Amino acid sequence: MGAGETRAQIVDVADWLFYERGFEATSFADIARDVGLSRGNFYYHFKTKDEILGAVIALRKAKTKAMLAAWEERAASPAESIRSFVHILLMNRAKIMAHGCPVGTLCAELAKLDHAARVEANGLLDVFRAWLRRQFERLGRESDADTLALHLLMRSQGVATLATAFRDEAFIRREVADMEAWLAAQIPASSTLEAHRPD
Amino acid sequence: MGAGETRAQIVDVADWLFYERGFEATSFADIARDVGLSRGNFYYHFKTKDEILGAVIALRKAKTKAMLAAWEERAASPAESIRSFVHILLMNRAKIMAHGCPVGTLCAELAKLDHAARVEANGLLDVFRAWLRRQFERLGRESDADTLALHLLMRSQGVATLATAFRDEAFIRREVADMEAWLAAQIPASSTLEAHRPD
DNA sequence: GTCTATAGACGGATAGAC
DNA sequence: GTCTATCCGTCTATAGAC
Repeated sequence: MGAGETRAQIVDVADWLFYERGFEATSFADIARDVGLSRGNFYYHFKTKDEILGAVIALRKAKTKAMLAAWEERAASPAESIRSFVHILLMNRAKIMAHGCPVGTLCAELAKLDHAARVEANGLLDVFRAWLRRQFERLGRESDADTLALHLLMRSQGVATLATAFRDEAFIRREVADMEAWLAAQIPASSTLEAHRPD
Repeated sequence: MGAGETRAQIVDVADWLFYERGFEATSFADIARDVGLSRGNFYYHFKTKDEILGAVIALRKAKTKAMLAAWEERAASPAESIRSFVHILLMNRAKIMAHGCPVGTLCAELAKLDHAARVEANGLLDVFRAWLRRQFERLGRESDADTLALHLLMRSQGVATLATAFRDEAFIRREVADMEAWLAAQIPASSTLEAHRPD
């Protein structure tokens, strides 16, 4: 097996374990075991745990950007794009109820640890923020697009946190519906037709 | 110094360290050092780390209940009680931007670790939930008081998470104002006078 | 024979528990 | 203070490919 493949496999496993148990609680040995590698071999690919963390964040960032781009392309309107974002809460509800939001929980943990990669992890949130801002701009809310983006991000983080604690699926559905109603109220009257007009 | 005092001191220090760095990242030695105790002495008071965690959660629960009771007593109306809750985000903004919400981050961490004390920590959230539900009931929203309570809890958790990541005080102020506007819209027309009527 | 990917032993440090 | 386990990280050795 090529080194690139092994490396990718390590990052994949680490990505999952960092999400499932957290960064600090995941040891080198845990990752190596799940990949099926000896610890010695492990250090051939990654010298430090922080290096893996960097690779995991980069992977998540790339995946997120691809996902958001696909949503934007598929959606018939910016409002529908945003609705795709809101619906992650439903699509991933099982994982979220078990381990929270992968982005939010990582940012929170690294903030507490005062870890150097804190900034990089926040960059992940920025990817969502910038994308949402763009959707609101296309919706005709140029003046407060960033505020609306942060508000929606805030809600999704809040729902994820409570969903993990209470494991209440009805709560998630209710809040998702509420976010959709909120979103509908944000669409300017003048841009209702714009939804069907190509950019 | 009595054993009770020392014990209380240990719990106080652990409370802070668990908040500042997280439960897992805090070691026995960290707590002992900050209290000014040898590790041998330490085991006289607490046998395991989980035992300290239990005491910390119990302490937080007691403090929270006292705080909420004081708010309720001081407030001229249930709406004002709820406003006190919303304002924790402003009062504690510096700590929140540094370490997040003490309750939310603990619940998230224990959920990831699949820790036995997870249930106890969630009980802390339940204290807020039950108190908020009661305020909404007094406000005349008996039928959906719990839904409203969860919604407000959700928002405060979301704001705390993003505040930690972005360290943006203007964002906090904006969202607090938004929560106040939301709260005002929840007051039934029939109960506007009730605000000044004693129970 | 050299390069690559692997394995496994070894080190100091520190964890929680007694 | 001591015990054991486990942490991260470094070390050397080895197997096969080219």
